[in-house]
Amino acid sequence: MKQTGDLNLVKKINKSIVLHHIRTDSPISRARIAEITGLTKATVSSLVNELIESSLAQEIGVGESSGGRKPMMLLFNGTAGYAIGVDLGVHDMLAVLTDLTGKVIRENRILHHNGSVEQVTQLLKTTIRELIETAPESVYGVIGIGLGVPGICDEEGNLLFAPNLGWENVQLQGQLEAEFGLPVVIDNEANAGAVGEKQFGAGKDTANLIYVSIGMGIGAGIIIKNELYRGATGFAGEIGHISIQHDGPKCRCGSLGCWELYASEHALLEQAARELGHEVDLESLLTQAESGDARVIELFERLGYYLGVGVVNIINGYNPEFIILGGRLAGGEKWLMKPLLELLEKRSLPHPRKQLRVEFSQLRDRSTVLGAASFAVAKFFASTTVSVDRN
Amino acid sequence: MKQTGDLNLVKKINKSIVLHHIRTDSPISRARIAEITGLTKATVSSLVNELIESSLAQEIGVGESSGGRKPMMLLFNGTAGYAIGVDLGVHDMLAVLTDLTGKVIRENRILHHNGSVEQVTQLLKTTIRELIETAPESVYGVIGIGLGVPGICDEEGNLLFAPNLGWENVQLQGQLEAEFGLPVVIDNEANAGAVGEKQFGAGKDTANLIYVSIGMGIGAGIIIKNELYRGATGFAGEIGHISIQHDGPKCRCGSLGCWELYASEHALLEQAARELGHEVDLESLLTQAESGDARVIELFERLGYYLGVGVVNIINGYNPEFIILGGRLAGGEKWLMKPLLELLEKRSLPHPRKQLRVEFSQLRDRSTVLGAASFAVAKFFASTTVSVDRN
DNA sequence: AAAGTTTGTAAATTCATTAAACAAACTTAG
DNA sequence: CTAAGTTTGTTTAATGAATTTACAAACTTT
Repeated sequence: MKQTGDLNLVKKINKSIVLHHIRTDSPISRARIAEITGLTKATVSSLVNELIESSLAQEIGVGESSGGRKPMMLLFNGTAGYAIGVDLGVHDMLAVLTDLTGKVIRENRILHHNGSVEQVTQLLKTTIRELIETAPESVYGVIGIGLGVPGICDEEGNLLFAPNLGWENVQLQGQLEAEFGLPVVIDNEANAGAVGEKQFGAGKDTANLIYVSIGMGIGAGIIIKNELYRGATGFAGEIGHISIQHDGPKCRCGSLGCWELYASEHALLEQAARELGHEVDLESLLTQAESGDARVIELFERLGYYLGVGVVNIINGYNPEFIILGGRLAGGEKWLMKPLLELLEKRSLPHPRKQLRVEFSQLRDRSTVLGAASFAVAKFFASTTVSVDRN
Repeated sequence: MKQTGDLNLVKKINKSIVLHHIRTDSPISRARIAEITGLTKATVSSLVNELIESSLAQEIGVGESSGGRKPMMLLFNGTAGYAIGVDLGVHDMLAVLTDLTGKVIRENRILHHNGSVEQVTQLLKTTIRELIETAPESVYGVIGIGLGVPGICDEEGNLLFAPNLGWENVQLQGQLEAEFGLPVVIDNEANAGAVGEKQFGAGKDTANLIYVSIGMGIGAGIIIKNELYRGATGFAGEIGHISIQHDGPKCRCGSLGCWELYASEHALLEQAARELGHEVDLESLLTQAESGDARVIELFERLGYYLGVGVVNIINGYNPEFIILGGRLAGGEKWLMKPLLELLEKRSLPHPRKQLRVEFSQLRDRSTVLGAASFAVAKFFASTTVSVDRN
């Protein structure tokens, strides 16, 4: 029951609008910002000068005149601070140090053997500390840590349940905040991936997108009106457990015929083992398909079919503008895409499909880690300026 | 790129907050509003007096003292204006005149024979005109018309596609606005139903709920953070076309094994015809079940199972706090509920289920019409005060 | 009856935006 | 090359909504 209106709120809103334009439309002049936003030149000038004061914006010299005095061009100062992003996987972690624009300054990939919670968090802390120490000197220093994890989180940053890690109820955010004295944001890897794609990938201009992470299981990050949708208890996007066969085989979630029993990496490997007669891993399947092994290619194609079945469900249930397929299985794009698109053509309602794009991720295994870092940046800006929805 | 902050915005926000408390927590004093909202007594006083000025609030006399001067209690003036709500069905329409609190003043139910678009809209206009003419004298008169329709609408109020009516691309909003010179809001019947349940039904205290309308087909209205979610093109909530059997029978939407092929009224009647050997309608099935006909009861129970299958999908995909089952089939609650709950118990993930309620609608066939009327009221208030999310 | 509470209004202050005016810097037409 | 017109960004005064402080009225409690 908070958030009443006062002059403070007005200023925060406008400052955030101005900063937004400096971040996305730069180089840009004060006059142009005033024109775009509808704010007066005086207001923009005053806010810009405060942003320069606080090192978030900088003047980079005059630009081209359009028939009058030359404008002073403004740039967002991405190096005023740095953020840490981590994608905590089941067998490895990918950690990055980025500047405030999301540019990767340094990257560390470390394997782990999925030991105890203590072992893994210890490794996590070491990795983060290393990156913090390599951060260049800057006005704000390292401003926060973002973490994408393969499990369910509540809005307080507790990791409630991560079946593939074997973790339950780990207060990761609190631990890391205590350790580093920095703001920490933790969220599901699919949510982080969705934000990564929205900020840095193919989803830049899309307000409603769904990122489907196809790994051992299937998860989804849902962005609605430029905002992550988490459901009532942080549990939304358990799309892998939408049943595509109500009397199908039993899933560990209790339900029958869940999508991820048919369309995940786990499903692929199981099927491959059965048909090829021996255990295989994803990498070797990809190699075999690449070398033209018809049996393996057929495995991928069948998976593409099942992917399509679930994607049709997503379309009918959420009607996104853009579906981005990511995760480890995205490497099979070459063989997955055709059967998937064929099925969409046949089975999805014409109206929602018209305005829909379906693509595999271009960021590959970086969607999550970049999204995680951008969580930290977003939290930093939210603490100084109120974030307001814009396009 | 609009919506910058200025004094006007501040006032609209605060006025809307004050009005909100007068609407929901009445009777309430100025001092109490100040206490709850954090606004100063002076500000509240000034805003309340403006609301009284514009007839939206009124003083109803002093209340109980709590150790000092007695407070002047305030009430929302629900009779400052009236709204029209219409639930346009496939074979009938239900139209109501409500006051600004949503209280039904008059109600008309009219059968139609699903004739041409012109015939039905003509009937619609006659019905609405009749209600407008019976509206009591008031400060603002009839402030708008809300309409729930069995089809897909875009955000401009065009009815894009209504398969069961056989309508396509009807500019209903424009037509009605021209006819009556009043603001008109048009939306899907399930969306209207969701809002109806949220405002007047069991969903009053719930920010995230899904209303599932089980009629000839199955539709859903999705409320996220107190706001209707429409998807990218107004097409969200086509939950009836989520496939529960990827290799099942073909649906008219192009896909195979859609939920509504198993769990809709249409599915029930078809199955009944097959098993009983003759055509029946829903009413007679309900009567037969009531009189203990085991074969019919078994039909309902099987439907309950299929309902459950889809509800599990909804839980895993959206994680709502509350699922309300409505529409014509809600009349079968008695036989549907048990198998449905049994299936939920067995098949849904424990974590999201813990915080979940699943119930049949108490508003019965009035969810949609009440929601439609409240669309009109909401639009009216949005034009005078900015609407802000509150609980 | 005196003291303390609560309610609601009034007056003075604060502060971010707007509107209007303006100086500086530049382009272009003749 | 000059005069006129444009564009940029700052300065100054005005606006108006909220806050702070003060206060009177109405009431309860001791």
